[in-house]
Amino acid sequence: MTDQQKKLVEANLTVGFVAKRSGVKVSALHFYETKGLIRSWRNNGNQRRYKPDVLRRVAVIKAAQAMGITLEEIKQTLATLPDKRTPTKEDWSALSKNWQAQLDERIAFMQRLRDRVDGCIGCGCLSMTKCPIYNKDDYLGDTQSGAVLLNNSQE
Amino acid sequence: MTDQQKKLVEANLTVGFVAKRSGVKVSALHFYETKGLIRSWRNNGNQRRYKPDVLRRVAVIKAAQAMGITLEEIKQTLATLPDKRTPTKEDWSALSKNWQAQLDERIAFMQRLRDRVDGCIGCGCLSMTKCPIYNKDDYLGDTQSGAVLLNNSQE
DNA sequence: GGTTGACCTCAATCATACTTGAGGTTTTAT
DNA sequence: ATAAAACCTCAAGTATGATTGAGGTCAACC
Repeated sequence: MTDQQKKLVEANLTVGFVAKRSGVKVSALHFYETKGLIRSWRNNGNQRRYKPDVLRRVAVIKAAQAMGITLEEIKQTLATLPDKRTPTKEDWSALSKNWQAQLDERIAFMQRLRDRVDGCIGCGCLSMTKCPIYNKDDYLGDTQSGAVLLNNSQE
Repeated sequence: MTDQQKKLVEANLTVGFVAKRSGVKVSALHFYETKGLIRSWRNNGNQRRYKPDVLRRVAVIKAAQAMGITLEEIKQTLATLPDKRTPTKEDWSALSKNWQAQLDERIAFMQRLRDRVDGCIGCGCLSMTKCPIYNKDDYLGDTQSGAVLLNNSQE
């Protein structure tokens, strides 16, 4: 068993170790803690110690961020994990499904967007009086003030 | 012809009109101008006036932002538009293709990410000694320090 | 010709997501 | 036992993408 594996099994991870292993800086771990995304306890000398599952949490945080999800939203979702016990396979699985659904939505949004970009921005209608970009009337109805390309999806 | 259409054809758009039509605030238009994303000239009273194609530019800016592209990158791409003449259908079309390619990349990235999330975060390997999240060795090679889930794509 | 709305500049503020640095303590290794 | 490495807190700084407000000017309408 390597030193690192020993550390993992002994299950009292230092902030430096977690930082290296998860690929985020110590300062980011502090930051996530102040924001309530991860937790630690302190040893006698006031230094942070982590349970190994913090690594999974950080991996999830990074994956979610790469999907364009804000820390606040991530916090909300992580809050659905059990508080008292270490999350199980099923807990993480449920969470994963949640992310997947969001990702599917985002992908669909992007695809709609791509089609829209193709159909509208790439179109030839620079004629001022016909292009939906310039003319709200045949595009978004009269409640809006025109050329609002995106607001009928999420965001 | 409506008043708005008249305004468009006369082609001296005020900042307020552009704001309403494009769905962004006047302050955002000022901001885009300081960042070099749009342009205006001034009338005798020092007020901004815009050419109608600014509406298309703003629509493009918003669409690109929704794709997750930064203003800086958008600026770079808009810079490929002709400087002297009003952009033609072909100019916008080329730009659109550029966005489309980026969007396709991002969608692909998201899909890879979703698969990864599914396969890894949702997996059952909480065993510390086997999971790629906890164990770099069989996952990313030895140059990195493990659990870096995403860095082998863009970003 | 005056009032109202639209416009001007510039500095400050906001939100998100962190990083950096100062000044000091703890842990680890020799 | 001591020096280096790692850790601590807290305030300030950075970047992006804007918004808000103060103080003042310009334009449109009656």
